[in-house]
Amino acid sequence: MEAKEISQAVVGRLPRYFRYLGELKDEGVERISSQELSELMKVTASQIRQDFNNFGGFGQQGYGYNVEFLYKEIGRILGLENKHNFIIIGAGNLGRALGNYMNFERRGFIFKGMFDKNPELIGSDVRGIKVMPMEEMERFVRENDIDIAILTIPKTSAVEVADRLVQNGIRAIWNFAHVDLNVPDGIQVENVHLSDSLMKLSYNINRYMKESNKD
Amino acid sequence: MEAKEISQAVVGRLPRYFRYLGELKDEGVERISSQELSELMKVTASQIRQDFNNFGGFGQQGYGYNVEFLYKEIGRILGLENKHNFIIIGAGNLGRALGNYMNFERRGFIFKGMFDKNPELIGSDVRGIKVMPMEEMERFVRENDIDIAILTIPKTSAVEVADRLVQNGIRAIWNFAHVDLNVPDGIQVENVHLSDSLMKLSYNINRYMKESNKD
DNA sequence: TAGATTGTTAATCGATTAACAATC
DNA sequence: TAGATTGTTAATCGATTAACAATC
Repeated sequence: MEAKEISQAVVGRLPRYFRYLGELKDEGVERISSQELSELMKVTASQIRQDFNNFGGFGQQGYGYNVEFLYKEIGRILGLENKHNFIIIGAGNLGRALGNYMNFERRGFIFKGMFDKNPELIGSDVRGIKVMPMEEMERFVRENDIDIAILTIPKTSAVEVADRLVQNGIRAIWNFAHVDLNVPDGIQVENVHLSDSLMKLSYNINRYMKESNKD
Repeated sequence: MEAKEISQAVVGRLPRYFRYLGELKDEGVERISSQELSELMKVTASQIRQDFNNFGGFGQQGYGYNVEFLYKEIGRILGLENKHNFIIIGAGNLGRALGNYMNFERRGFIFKGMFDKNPELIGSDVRGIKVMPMEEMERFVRENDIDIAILTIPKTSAVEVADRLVQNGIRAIWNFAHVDLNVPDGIQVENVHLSDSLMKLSYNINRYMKESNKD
């Protein structure tokens, strides 16, 4: 199955399709054409059909796509029917915010542990999960079938912690530290660099202000 | 100045350059060639030179780029020398995490106010900023020269709140709600869809596991 | 001056869009 | 069957990479 390599450009669009189809499903919409979906999502119908056809033919000529079927298929493609245990490293504000976010469980991501080096935070509680000291991280990862680690620690320690996680069999890192991690092939890293995102916003604000000041 | 339109692909890389150059500067590195930077950042030297040349010639043949100069120039291009007042809508875990994040001030983003509809949160304090009720948002935006609103509220209310912000002169929205906002031309929106990001990670984990199970 | 490295043009690659035959 | 809309091939567009003349 899924022989050819799918470009990350396509993968990056799948969650948005999934979101829109979920909403349509909840509204009771049964079928939708690429044309209708294109108007809703403000992308071309061509792109929608090309994207879906990377994974097989989900539609039917003359009919369009069945919303519920397509929703489920995209969920399956995204791997959301699988369960993945995760831990959070860094029990600061951001770490606790993510730990409290219930929707991840709905997608098969199961919150198993939380770690911090600050003794004052150790033993405190986030949704029933007690914060543990960093020294216990390796053992915990090995013994609890942990696939994903969420890094919400300062960049100074992120690289070293990532190495330790990799050595203990982590499969993926969701990295909120402002640093690029260097991991072996086959370990997935998804970066959320919030300050980069804010700088992009800054660029666009300032560019726009400059442009409207012209002529 | 800056006549031609810069693609968002280029803009999206600027913060990363800025980060690396800042680190080089802090390490006392004085000059760097596109070749050296390319090895460090794992992108092509060609791309680096093309990217910089979108904004003018910052280097010198036979020498390379002056790190401190280039760092400052990119900061200027990103608009980081300008001040922008921001407010946070939604005083939940994520909103408070962002409010507590000091580094934004360093980049010219100034935390001015925080709003929530939950009466229990109103009056509570994040870094000296008191949480105000939603009803005061419009007036506050108008009277305090607020450029940016950070939305950390559920998707059900995000669209309506965004409209109210736009009507009261907001320039940009940093949107953490899992919904696409529809704003007029000239209002900048930068989305941080965390669950989309996690689904991408999910796709890549599962694809990798499938592939290594093959043959 | 000779060597190094940029700035920039040209070539390539990949992603997006358009078009249309296949088919429900 | 006729109409609609997909699946897919071909055309276009834009972004990346390669090459090299300009120049410090």
